[in-house]
Amino acid sequence: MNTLDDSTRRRELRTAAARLFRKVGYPQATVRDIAKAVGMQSGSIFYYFKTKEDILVEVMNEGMRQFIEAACVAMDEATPPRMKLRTLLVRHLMTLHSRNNDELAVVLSEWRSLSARSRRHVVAQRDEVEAAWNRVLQELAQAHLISGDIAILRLAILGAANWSLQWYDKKGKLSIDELADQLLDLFVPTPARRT
Amino acid sequence: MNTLDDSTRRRELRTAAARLFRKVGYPQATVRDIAKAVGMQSGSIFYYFKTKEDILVEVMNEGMRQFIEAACVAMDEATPPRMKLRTLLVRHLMTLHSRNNDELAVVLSEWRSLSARSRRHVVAQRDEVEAAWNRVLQELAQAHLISGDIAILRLAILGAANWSLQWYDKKGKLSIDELADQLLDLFVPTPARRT
Amino acid sequence: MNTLDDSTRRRELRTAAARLFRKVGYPQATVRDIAKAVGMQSGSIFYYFKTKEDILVEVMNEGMRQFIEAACVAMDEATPPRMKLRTLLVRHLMTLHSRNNDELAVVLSEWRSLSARSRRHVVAQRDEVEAAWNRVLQELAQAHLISGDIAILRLAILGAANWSLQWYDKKGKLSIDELADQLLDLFVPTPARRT
Amino acid sequence: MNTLDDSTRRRELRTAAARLFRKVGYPQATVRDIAKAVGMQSGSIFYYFKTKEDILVEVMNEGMRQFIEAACVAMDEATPPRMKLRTLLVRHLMTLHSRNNDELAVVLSEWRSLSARSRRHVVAQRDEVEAAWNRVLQELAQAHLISGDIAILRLAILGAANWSLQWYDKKGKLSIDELADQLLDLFVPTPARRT
DNA sequence: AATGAATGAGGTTTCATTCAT
DNA sequence: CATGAATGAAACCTCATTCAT
Repeated sequence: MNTLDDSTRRRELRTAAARLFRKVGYPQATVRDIAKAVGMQSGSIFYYFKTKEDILVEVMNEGMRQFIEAACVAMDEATPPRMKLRTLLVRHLMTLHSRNNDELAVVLSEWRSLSARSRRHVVAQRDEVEAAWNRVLQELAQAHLISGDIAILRLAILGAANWSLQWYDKKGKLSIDELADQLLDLFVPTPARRT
Repeated sequence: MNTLDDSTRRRELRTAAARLFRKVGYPQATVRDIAKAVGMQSGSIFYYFKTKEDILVEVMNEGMRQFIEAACVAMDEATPPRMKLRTLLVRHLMTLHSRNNDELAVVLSEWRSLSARSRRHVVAQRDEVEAAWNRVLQELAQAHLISGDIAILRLAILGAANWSLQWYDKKGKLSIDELADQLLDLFVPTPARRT
Repeated sequence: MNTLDDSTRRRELRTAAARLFRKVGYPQATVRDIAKAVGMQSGSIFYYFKTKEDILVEVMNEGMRQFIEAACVAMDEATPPRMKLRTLLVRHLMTLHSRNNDELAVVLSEWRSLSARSRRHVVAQRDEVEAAWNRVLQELAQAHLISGDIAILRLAILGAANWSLQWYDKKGKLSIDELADQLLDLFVPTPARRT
Repeated sequence: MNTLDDSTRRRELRTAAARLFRKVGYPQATVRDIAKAVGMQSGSIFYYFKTKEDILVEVMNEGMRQFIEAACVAMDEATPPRMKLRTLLVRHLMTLHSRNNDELAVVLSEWRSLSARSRRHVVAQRDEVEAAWNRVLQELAQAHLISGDIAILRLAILGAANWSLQWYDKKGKLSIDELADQLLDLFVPTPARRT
């Protein structure tokens, strides 16, 4: 987002790092591994990033950028609120499970490895996302499609969605769209289901 | 599972390790840290555990044992299924957030650090838990209290519940029971709510 | 001086480090070199010292301790002041050039490698030494054996003495005592020399 | 000595390097630092100098050139010897403490970082300086203004003078001329002082 | 004349682990 | 049971140096 130096090589490194961080975890991913993934010597990494943690920070910033982008998509005022939530869910799940987009997954699993300073930044970005979800949920509440505490509902939906990281198999028979629909039916039941 | 040597000291170590693993993560928790937490020298740990990973394995076994225990509580046949699910949820959340029970939290966050061999063992235990949840969900389906894919529902409920690790504050105003009720209302709406 | 853990091994390390620091300089002396000098692996050093700089700090503390000890030797009140200065000089030069006492030489040449924090400590100790020299020089001034600015005189004497590090050869024909006498004659000429 | 390629840029680099070497020491001064000080990239330095040590060699050659120049100033035969020594001292101290002349200071503190080969060269130049000082001291001895070993006297004077690097403050109230006079009074007392 | 990307050797440091006591 | 000394592999990181452009 605000990365001044977003050269190709830097991006390559970030992407490779994200994949590794996701696969084996930030502490277990060595700088050598990352370098090898882009065909570099380990020392060369530090031409692009001052420290290993800086790579994580950049990965997380990008992950959060995607998160926000997925949440803040401009939605036609006329779109019915349930449809808006569906779009939100689909986009979120898409980003989470799309190939070559490991950054968001890293955001969800590696925030503990961030220094306090960087953590604050990530938290601030997370708040942006929450706000977007809250807006849509509020519309749903006004339309009497949901009831109860909106905050809890948001956390439940995101929890259920993010947990899919642990089990969802892209090669399985359940498509992202279907998964989104199932979750949507769960959290915002249609009148049809009630009878 | 029922460890041969379950001496007091060993249990102390496991508990201290669990707390550390939860707090800073398994890779970042050093053997020295664990030892210091129980007033030992780092070398002494290896009298009790052959490797650092063995500690993690033991922590996870205990975590899984608690998970299973919470799930497999013998329930009176006569208990209404919705009540059964509530009990399941409350027990799970209780275990997850109770003080001095960091093992279950570790199970949820550190399985990546397990060797393939140990992972298989943990997965087998997880299946036991799933079976218990499935049984209750099936009863709910038969009573037409829920509809849709039971597996997805189970994953959604557990996802929402486990995600509470990221945000639930024991010192906040929301009690575990209230949280469980809110989640229950979400996933198994009562007729009352429908009108 | 105030080192809590002054074990044999630790002292060995300090001594070996001092020799190396003196010979090749602190930045050029690698931890590996120091370890090899006492028959250790480089990693083992950090069982005794937290960082490489901590070794330097310890070396300098010891060097300063020797410096102070040489300066603060209790001198009989009755000793004539010129004799006192001679003792000071001899002890200082002895310490500076004695075999297996590289610490003081390191103090004089490596203070630049100290962190600001440690530097303050060393400077404080240096002030102690200056005070001792000043006391003696004051006595000489009161006896009209010297004149002029005492601070400048002290700096000149110490400069001349310390500079001997650059050229004095222990194996040469000039003994430490003779060197001390020559310097003394220079800075505190005897009446005999004046005629 | 008279470098073939003494371009402006090269001189800029040498000057910047000298300042850095003096301030933080040769080993701690990185090629990047030097380059940045003249607004270059680190790689560009190697267009002007083959190695980092070559920069040091050039700095020291220049430092020695200044040292020799200060010492070998043509002095009128008729000048009284004490005045000659004063001139020598003043010029030496001036060079040592003048702004933008860090080369001489580097000569005094960084000879350890020179390779054996370059060191020999510097030592040869130093001998030239010593010869100049010896000539003047000899004249003083012949005029019975000093006594004792001339070599020791020379080393003492230079030691005292060079030590001023450690404490002399250009912004303080003591001028270079006053310092020179005080040292001169110390080493070549005037008849006035004797009474 | 200068750059910017990259190297690779080597530096300090960490840490699970061993073992004699 | 437990320690404390030590290991050694491997981690992150630095930096003089190279070279195509």
